[in-house]
Amino acid sequence: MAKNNRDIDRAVKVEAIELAATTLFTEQGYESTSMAKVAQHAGVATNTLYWYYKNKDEILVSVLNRLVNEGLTGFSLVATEPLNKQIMWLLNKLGQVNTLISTVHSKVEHSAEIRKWHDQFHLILDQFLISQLLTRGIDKKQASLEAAIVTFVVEGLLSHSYPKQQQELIVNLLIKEHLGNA
Amino acid sequence: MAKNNRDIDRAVKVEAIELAATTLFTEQGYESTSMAKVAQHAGVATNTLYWYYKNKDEILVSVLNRLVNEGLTGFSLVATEPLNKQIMWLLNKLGQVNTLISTVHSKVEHSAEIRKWHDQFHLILDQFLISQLLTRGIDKKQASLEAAIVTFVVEGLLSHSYPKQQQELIVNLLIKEHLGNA
DNA sequence: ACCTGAACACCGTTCAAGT
DNA sequence: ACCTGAACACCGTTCAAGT
Repeated sequence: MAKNNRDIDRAVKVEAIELAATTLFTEQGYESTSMAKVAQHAGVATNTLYWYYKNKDEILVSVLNRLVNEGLTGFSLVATEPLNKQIMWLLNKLGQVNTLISTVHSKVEHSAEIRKWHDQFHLILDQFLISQLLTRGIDKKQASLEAAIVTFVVEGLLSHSYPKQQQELIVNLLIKEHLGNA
Repeated sequence: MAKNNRDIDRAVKVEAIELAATTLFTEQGYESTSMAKVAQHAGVATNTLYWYYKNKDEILVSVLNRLVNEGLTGFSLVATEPLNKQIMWLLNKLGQVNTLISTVHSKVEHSAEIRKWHDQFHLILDQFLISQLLTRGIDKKQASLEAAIVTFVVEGLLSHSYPKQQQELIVNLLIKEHLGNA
């Protein structure tokens, strides 16, 4: 991140702030975490946060991008598994941040920052799912619809925190009925 | 609601408050609507709201129950239609309150009031869907899983505000793959 | 029983002033 | 360029006082 020595200090501060925000947002929730708490955790004054970020939403977007990047590096390990295993892995991963997912959905209409992130994330996830379905011989017109259904089921399982066993039954049924084999 | 004359005044006030809250919550969103705005719209002082309700969440629950009751009376008109028509009707109905649905999901973990309402609502919806699936000859063990999938797709279509045409394609595909005919 | 003015603690954000 | 103390407008909620 730091391009040269002059940026190192900045990078360290930003790291401290985003680490604090990530911990607090995921453990206590976004709305329950005040800017004061983030600042205190990062060891700066509250208004210092506004030197690095435009507002609280922008910190949330940074945290989300961090979590996505962390997740992407881990995905390579299951990239060759069958689709239902991949989805179970995704469910487990997203389960750790499911309160943030709800937060994003509830703010998507009122914050342009967050809407932009949300739409982009769904675009990427959608394209990935469609490509997976195409290699499994699904009709191109249908693949787009199936991808949406898979996404909705993943989000539904997360936001209603089903037990892992139930998750697995539903995912397997979904894959079987929609893809035949996978 | 008013059991006798002595309750009439109370019923009128409650009606004014809940009418104001329903309008403001659905049009501007729950978080963007302050207690002061609700009070002003209802023609009372802000703290008067706390005579009738324990807190803001409790007003939200009252509003939700109102909307559900309104919806239920309308449902009788499509009760005999095929399942995909019923779901499209539900989507259209819930689409008018989809910001409130997101609000409920984001508060479900932090508010016992709202969690209670949410769980109860899903229980009722689930039982209804299962009964519909059973009469269409779906295996009992599977019906429960299918009902969950249908619910998740409905919520997904709502929270990502798909255009009606896309909604219809996805619902029809879902019904076809999961129920054969309906 | 019902209603309110005034206050409370907290929130996200801004600004003028410092280095 | 970076950081902060102090203030601002707003929020949900409470309390003592009225009728």
